[in-house]
Parts: sequence; C-alpha cells; structure tokens
Amino acid sequence: MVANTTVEEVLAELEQADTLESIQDAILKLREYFQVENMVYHWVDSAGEQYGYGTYPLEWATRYQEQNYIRIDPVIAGCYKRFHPVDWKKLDWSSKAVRAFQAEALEYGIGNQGYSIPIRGPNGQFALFTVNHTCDDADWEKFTEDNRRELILIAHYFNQKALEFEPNRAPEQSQSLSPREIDAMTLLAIGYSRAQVAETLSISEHTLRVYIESARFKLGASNTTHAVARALSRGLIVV
Amino acid sequence: MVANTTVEEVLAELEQADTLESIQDAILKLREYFQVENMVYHWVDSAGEQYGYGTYPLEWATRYQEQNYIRIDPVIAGCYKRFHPVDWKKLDWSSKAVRAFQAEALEYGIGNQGYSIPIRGPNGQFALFTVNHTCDDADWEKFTEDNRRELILIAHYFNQKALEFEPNRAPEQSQSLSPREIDAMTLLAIGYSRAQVAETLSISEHTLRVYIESARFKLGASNTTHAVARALSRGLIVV
DNA sequence: TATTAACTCCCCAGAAATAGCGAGGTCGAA
DNA sequence: TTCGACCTCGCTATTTCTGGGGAGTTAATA
Repeated sequence: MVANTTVEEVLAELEQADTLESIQDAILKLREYFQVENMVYHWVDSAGEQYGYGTYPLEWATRYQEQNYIRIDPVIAGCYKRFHPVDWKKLDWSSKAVRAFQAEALEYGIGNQGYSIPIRGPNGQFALFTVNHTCDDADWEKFTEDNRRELILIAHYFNQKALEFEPNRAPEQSQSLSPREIDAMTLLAIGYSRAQVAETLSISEHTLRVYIESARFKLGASNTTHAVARALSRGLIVV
Repeated sequence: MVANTTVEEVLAELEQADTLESIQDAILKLREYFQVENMVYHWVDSAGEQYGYGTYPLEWATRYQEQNYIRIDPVIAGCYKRFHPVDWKKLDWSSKAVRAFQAEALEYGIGNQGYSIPIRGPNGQFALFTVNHTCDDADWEKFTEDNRRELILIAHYFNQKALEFEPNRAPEQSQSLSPREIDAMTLLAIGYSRAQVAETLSISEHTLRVYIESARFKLGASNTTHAVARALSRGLIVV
C-alpha cells in the first residue's frame, strides 16, 4: 500500500485537530507514509502518568506498563540525557537486564531498529517520538539520514498537540518560585543542610524555613526532598 | 542582495562545524536567506551564563546584559512557559516596566515584529531562537506562517550544536544504582516518606535505610535530598 | 492609596532522618 | 569456590526537619 498523504498535509491536519484521537490518527497516516512498522509518541506527564499513542502491539504496551519497563528501557534513559535524536544502536545495551528486555521486545514483535527523538516542554515535560522497524543497519541508516528533519518536526508537532490537552495546566503551572525560594531549593539540591543554606544566604534558619515551606506549598510537595525533586524536574532550578 | 544559500545547506554546514563561531556564521547566512533584520540564538546555561549569537546591535546586547533585562523581558517569560513558537504580539506587554523596555528596544534599533522559538535540552537547559523584523502585522503573519517549520528546525539544529560545546558534560559517568535503590530514590522523589516507601516496597524501614544510604554513598550525596537531586539530574531516575 | 507579594525574624513540640554498630541470605562472575 | 554486589532485617542515640502559631518591613502594582 502506497502512501497517499504527505507529511505537510498530516501536520496541517494535526494542527487543527481537537481530540486526542487525532494523534493516533496522524500516527497511522505517517506510518504509512514512511513505510515503517511502528511509530509511537510516548509521554510522561508531570504527575507520572504515561500516555502512549502509536502502533506497538497492545500486549507489549501492557507488558511494558505492568513490568514498569520504563525504569530499565535504555531508550528512555538515553534520550533523557540527550537532546538530539538517538539511534537505538548507539544506546547502552550492555547490562543483562537490558538485554533481556530487548529480547522480550523482539518477541512481542518490536522491530530491531529504532530511532527516537526526545522532546521537552515547559515544567520539565518530557516526551519521546519513536520510529521502529525491522531491517539491516545500512538500510536503517539511510532511512534516518533521509528523514531525520521531517521526524524532528513531526515530534515537535505531536508534542505541541499533546500539550494542548494536558490536564493540569491552569492550576499550578504558573506557580513560579521567588528568588529566595529558588536560592533555597538550589542550595538544598546541591546537598547543603538547612543550617548551611541559612548561613550561605545570610539569613536565620527560621527565615529559611519559611522559604522552604512556601516553596513546598507552591510546588504541591509533601516534604523538602519532594519539593527539590519537583523544582528540578520542572526546570525551576538547575544544578 | 539575494540569498544564494539554502537552509538545507546551512544546516548541513552547521552540523559539521566544530567551533562556536560557526553558530554566528550560520546565523548571518540565514538572516540573508530569510531577509530579516535580526536573527538571534540566545542561551542560558546551567551556571546561569548567557550566550547570545546573532545580529542585535552590540549596544543593545550590552545594555540588555547590564540592566539584567532578562528579568523583565516578556519574550523570555512567555517562551519559558510555552512550547510552541511565539509571536511577540501575543505576549503580555501590559506592565509599565515592560513597555518601557519595549520602547527602549525600538530606540536601539530592534524591529517591531518578533517571533521566538523556545527550545529545551536535558537538565533544564533552555534556549531561544528569535527572528526580528520591522514590518506591518499582515506581512509578519505571512512570513511566520510560511517559515515556521523551517525556523523550528533551525532552532533545533542551533541548540544541538550549542549543547555540543557545553562544558559540564562528561564529569563522571558515575555508578549506576541497583534496582532497589532506584525504586527507593524514585519513590522519595515523588514525595513518599521513608515509612511510605518501605510499605510500598514491602520491606522494613531498616532495609530501606540501607538502600538510601548506599545510594547516597554511590552518588556522593550528603543527604537524601541531595541524593535524589543527583539521581534526577543524572537521569538515573525519572519522575 | 490600598493591596499584594516578597523578605525577614521568633517559639515550640512532635515527627522524621541520620550515624554508628550488627547479622544473614542469594546470585552471578572470576 | 571465592568474591563482590545485592537484598533483607535489627538496635540506639542524636540531629534535623516539619507543622502549628505570630509579626513587622519593604517594593511594586492595581
């Protein structure tokens, strides 16, 4: 079956779309266009919920979820650290658990070649757009060479659409931290104790506590560690 | 003067480049191609250092830096919250300080129209790619409509190149955490207390403590908060 | 001008985390 | 087989953090 839709058209459609299903729709069309076995847009929101749209076999998606494979999946780990698109071959498959995971994926019908594009949005949002196929290395290299730019764009458009539907946008997203709160969170994140932070900032420990508490409140965090983790993953502080 | 270079060619060149100056080079070529007054790639690294490449008048860049305008610049504020490219007209220019800033920018020779694309990398890295021009609203809308996709791609390529030059890349690949340690760190990062983590993992709190301590040791962290922060920013855990 | 938000300081009691010691089991690799 | 790395459980004492209060100052904004 030969594709009868161009990328341009799909992106234009996607831009107008107003349901989450449209993402799935677009993926199917694009898969046909690029003639690959699998194409997936995968997104973990700020609450830790996973959303996947694409063509992986349902059994594999379920298995992946159940086994919490996101923890060991080298695609996730690798893309999280990088900015540019990643060929699966370049990832670290050395650990035994990872190889077992890989073998299982193949059994479930996942292709041996993969190319994943990390995308990041505001507040530490992170998503992945992946194409997957079965072929030899040379063919795959040609494919990724030829289509990288379009795939990057597609990833961008998917993420844009997904963000439009993000549930928890309005409530706490705009809660930014005050300068002192940022100072406090940053110093805590690099290992200072309360006493050290207070001394570094030349304020009393009592005052510091007020900042930590208000930061905790703003971030909806249940304790200091949680607050620092959220501040980090929302990109409010950097260490 | 008519452009004699295509975007494709510039991106290919940029990809091969191995100096930071190549960014400036590429910007000049692209400005010519798109026939706009200004084009800027602006980046704040993890240490808070600002890097700007582009065609803004030196006086304005200096002034901007000196006055710490990054604090009030609505382009920064607006793009930081958004994922998609932003037309400057859509930003919030209501505050008095902001309008004064805008007026000053115009005096320094900045065009009245602008279009900025936010880009984010690992560890909260954030950059902006901006095109700026003087023209009326209708022309500008047509320009951004026509070129948005290419501009997004260009932004992506600039950031990719810039990240290659980022200093703090390879400090230490550091020890990896054991599965249980990852569990513990992850649950702590999402706000569980020790007792809750122990219960969730169905182990005693004493055992949990051993994991936390060994993770702390492996990560060279001085307390739990520090350990979680390090695990997060090294991509060992994802929340 | 009135309001809001940020910054600073203070007390206390109870809850939680840390530091130091210990023990024993499994499993894979050298 | 031995070694290391991982998982599991225990104790005690000390330090640190958290969750309630309250109060006064600036600076900016509506």
